[in-house]
Amino acid sequence: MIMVSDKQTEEKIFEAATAVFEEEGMAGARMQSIANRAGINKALLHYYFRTKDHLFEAVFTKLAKKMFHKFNPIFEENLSIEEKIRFFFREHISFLQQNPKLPGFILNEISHNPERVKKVLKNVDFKDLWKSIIKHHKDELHKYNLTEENLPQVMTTIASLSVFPFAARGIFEVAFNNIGIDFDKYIEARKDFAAEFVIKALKKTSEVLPDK
Amino acid sequence: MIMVSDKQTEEKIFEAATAVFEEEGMAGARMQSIANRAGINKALLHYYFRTKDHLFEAVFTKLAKKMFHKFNPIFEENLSIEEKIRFFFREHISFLQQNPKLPGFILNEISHNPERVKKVLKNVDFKDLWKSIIKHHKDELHKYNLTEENLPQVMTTIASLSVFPFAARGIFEVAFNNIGIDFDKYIEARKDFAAEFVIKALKKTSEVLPDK
DNA sequence: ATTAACTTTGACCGTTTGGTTAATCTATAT
DNA sequence: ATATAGATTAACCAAACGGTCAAAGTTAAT
Repeated sequence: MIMVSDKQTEEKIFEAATAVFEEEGMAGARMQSIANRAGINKALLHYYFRTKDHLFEAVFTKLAKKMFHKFNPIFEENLSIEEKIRFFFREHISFLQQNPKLPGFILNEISHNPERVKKVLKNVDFKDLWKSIIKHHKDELHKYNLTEENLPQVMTTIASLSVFPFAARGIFEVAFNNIGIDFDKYIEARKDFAAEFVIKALKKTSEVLPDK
Repeated sequence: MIMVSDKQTEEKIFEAATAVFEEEGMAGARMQSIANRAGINKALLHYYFRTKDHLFEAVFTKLAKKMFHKFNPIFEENLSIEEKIRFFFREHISFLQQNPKLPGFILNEISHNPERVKKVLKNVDFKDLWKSIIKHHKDELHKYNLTEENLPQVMTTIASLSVFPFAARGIFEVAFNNIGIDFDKYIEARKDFAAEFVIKALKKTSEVLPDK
């Protein structure tokens, strides 16, 4: 029994593949580019991951889970609605700052092959998830325009505000550059802006001013 | 052999190319697929559009303009702020309903080649555009949390709410399917929801209840 | 009917691509 | 030292790809 073999090699390949797939997409990525980036022979790719599809599948699954898991705090953290909203935008946008190409990659690959997302989300029971969030905040729910009915709209709105700027970065940067705004500073400011924007939109008018 | 096609060949090619590029992206699209879809020989593609890049450039430029032009009403229409917001979401989401693959295509191609967007937006002076919108609504501006400073945040927020659901359609559909929501109905409801959501978030607290 | 210009095609070309193969290297266990 | 098993490589392959070309088809003016 030997097996002292560089466990590093497989990791090096995986990292190189992640970078190239994120940059070029599945269709645009070249096995030779991945090999070059990993500093190894192309045949070694097929030794560890039999085909391009296998390699892509491994990378996509890992990145998709990484992405989706970052939404869990919405359901799990034990905070009030407003605390939770502030916490989410702060943490989620910080996460995307460190993985700026992730949204574009995931969105693009899913739009080219919608079946992929089912594999990753097959175990998630949204019905339970969304009912539990209503139940969990039952006591403070009367203060907000938040019901089981409009929850899909609200949740997708929150996701949009966090994720879209990274998916549309190329466009935003051109528009911002024109008026002297730095994208990174815009993103930094967005953590607070998005949180307060959503809270303000959700709060019932009669609750905004206690002395109604 | 009689070709009774009322459509000109170049148009047929362009339409086929649009469909294939939207579906597969530049890297994933095949000239043979476009030829097949147009019902012509592959060599004829190169007769009308010399290379794949030429053909793609033509398609991308047209679609990008189509997409960006739909934001013009924000700056041009002579409406109050609230009317404008409602008008925009109604019209823009309706437009995306008829071109659901447009956002994903544009975002993806720009992220793979950010230079492309500059060609389309080179003539747009955002500085002028954004200052003019402030000036245009100067009289009603005191009622809203809307300044020259947070305008980038507000504008990108509005764009996010309209565009993102289409870019993330694959994900949303899986999540919705789980709880018995139809994507098309969700989109239809979004026109009003997004408008009211933004208006509520922007309106100053002291203006929500006139009898402060 | 012939010409001339434009359109369309099948066959072909050179390159790139994902993938394979047989040989070589490396490191241990005996 | 040598056998053994995994790790790595250079060279190679067939298919797919974007692109070309010469020939054939089409059309309308002379």
